[in-house]
Amino acid sequence: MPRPTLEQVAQRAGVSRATVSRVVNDSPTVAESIRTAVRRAIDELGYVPNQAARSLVTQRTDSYALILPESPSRVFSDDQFFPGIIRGVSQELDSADKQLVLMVAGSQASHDRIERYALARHIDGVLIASMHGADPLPGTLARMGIPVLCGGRPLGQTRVPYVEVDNVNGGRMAVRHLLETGRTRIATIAGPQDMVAGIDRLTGYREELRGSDRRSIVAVGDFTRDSGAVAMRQLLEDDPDLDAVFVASDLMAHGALQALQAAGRRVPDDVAVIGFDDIALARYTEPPLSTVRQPIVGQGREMARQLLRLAAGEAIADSVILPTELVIRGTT
Amino acid sequence: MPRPTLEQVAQRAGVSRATVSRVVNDSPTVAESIRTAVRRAIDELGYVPNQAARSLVTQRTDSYALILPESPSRVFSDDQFFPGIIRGVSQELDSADKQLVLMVAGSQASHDRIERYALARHIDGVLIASMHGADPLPGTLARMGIPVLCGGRPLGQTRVPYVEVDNVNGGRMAVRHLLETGRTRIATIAGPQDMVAGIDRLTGYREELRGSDRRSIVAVGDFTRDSGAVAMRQLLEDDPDLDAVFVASDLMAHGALQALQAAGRRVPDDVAVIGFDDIALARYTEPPLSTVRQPIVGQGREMARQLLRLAAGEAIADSVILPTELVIRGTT
DNA sequence: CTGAAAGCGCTTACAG
DNA sequence: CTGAAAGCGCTTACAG
Repeated sequence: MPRPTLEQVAQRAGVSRATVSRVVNDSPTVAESIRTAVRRAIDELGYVPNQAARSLVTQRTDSYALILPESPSRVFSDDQFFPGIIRGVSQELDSADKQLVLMVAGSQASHDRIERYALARHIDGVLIASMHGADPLPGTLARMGIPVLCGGRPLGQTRVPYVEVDNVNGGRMAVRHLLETGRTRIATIAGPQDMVAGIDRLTGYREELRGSDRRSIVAVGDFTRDSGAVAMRQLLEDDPDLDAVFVASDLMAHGALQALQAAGRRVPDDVAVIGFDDIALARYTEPPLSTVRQPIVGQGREMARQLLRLAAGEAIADSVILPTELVIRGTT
Repeated sequence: MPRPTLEQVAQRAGVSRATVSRVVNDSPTVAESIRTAVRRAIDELGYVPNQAARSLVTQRTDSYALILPESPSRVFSDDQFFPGIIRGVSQELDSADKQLVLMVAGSQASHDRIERYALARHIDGVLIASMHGADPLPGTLARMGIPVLCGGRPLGQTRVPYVEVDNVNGGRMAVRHLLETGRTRIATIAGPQDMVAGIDRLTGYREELRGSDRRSIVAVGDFTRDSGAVAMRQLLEDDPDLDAVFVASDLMAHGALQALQAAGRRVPDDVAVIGFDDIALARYTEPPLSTVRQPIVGQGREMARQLLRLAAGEAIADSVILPTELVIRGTT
């Protein structure tokens, strides 16, 4: 049973294909009576436009890519950052009736494949989040005239609009709270230093500490739980008397928490812990994790909103910064 | 800068469009020298085929849908089942150079929209997982001639091929182990009874218990952590002396674990717990969770493999059942 | 407000 | 082995 075409709808309604096309695309210049007749024919036949044929002439595909330059095992792990971003993006795209194309690019090969795909104009616009280093991709695509928007400030001199979360202030709030509650040896487990979230949260830690007379004690992880545990053990070795740690992600904080307890430290009595993210897990650690909440789903939504505006030819802000918020639970 | 077309490649290589098309599609009937010349022209121009134009004539899109009839907040939550399936499916599709279209259909409206989308032949085949009740969707699509494959045995009389995990035996193994280690009052927290995974795991529990002289003690959750905690409290009220519980998902088991501890029960001394899934979290609960491992990513991969065969016109098995495995950790 | 016609960029019998 | 030509199903100036 082949699907009905515009042609068949036109015949049934007794009009031309052009008129059916106008009705389908909500053109205002169609007489009401004809519009009704065409609508009925569409319903009776169960007509749905062929997207390929439409794309061929409009040069648009009505689909947008979300590129995550990470390995699939990372994106589809228990790190709640990725599903949060995906969810926010797909919410906005759905309600604009646009298709989301998710591209996970762990290797250089897949990275290249995605660039070719985008350049081939299979998509109307591109969102890139979780970038590492000074990724040339956003700049390359933007220069070819493809609407591009980044999740997180791009490193390097790329000038592409972005939606960011206030990482620096998040770090500052966490450290300030630790200082105010009398902690004196405040360490940090930073995120990867090739990612802006890793860099900026460490900056916030450093800036806030600089105002006090405390020295900084730093270890670096890669946002995974295991790396948090490893870093925590290292910090305890570096300074067995530390009494607080600001951890740049909740998953790393979970690892750190377990490393602390394995080392016989009581939390929060001996050591206070503050994470970053406020994923669901934070409410279920033992004790529940104090953390800096960032609006992950909200960032995804805002990214999609801005990109849709950009693709529609509207002027948008160079950057949107979403606020972070300190959430106090049981580890401080 | 408009993208180059077949026409331009043909001109540059001094051949017809048909010949370029043959080279692009690896037709064997092209002279080697011409093939080389065309390849060079393609490289020089950076030619990439226009997928819309190609689809229009081939009537294929080279993309496949994965339909998850769940709300987005469920799919993109910390339930590791969904990312696992997505990851497996996208691995196989990627390596076959097919595009994955992810469709999350929480509401009836989105469910209908997806049906229309599929019927409009925007995709070459459909995968459906996490079905509730006797969903008519697989049958409807299959009857229209669209290749369909289900993740999990479809309920009702739908006859569509599926890839399933051995839920019944998983439940049996868990209960058998509890019996063998001397537990006498073995309860279960079942999954939702409109889903085959919920039904079959409960069946396994019942079947294994039937062989003993123990009676069954049942509560039902919906696979979320909170529902596990609620069900556990209810079970403790029903039978304060229970000494073991088989929980139909790890996330529910996590909730149950916390409810048990909040009620002053020691695990595993007072009460043994076995979950189902073996998600990453299982290694990080306190104590680490004994569980029935199901190959989630493997199920996704197998689903995609079977669907690709089906879409290629090959004959495939009515069903593939993947084995489950008992993993003993600290809660038994 | 409506229709005839051109054209989007490909693939694929059909000849040769 | 290669090319001329038809056609996939739409949209959109252009006339009227």
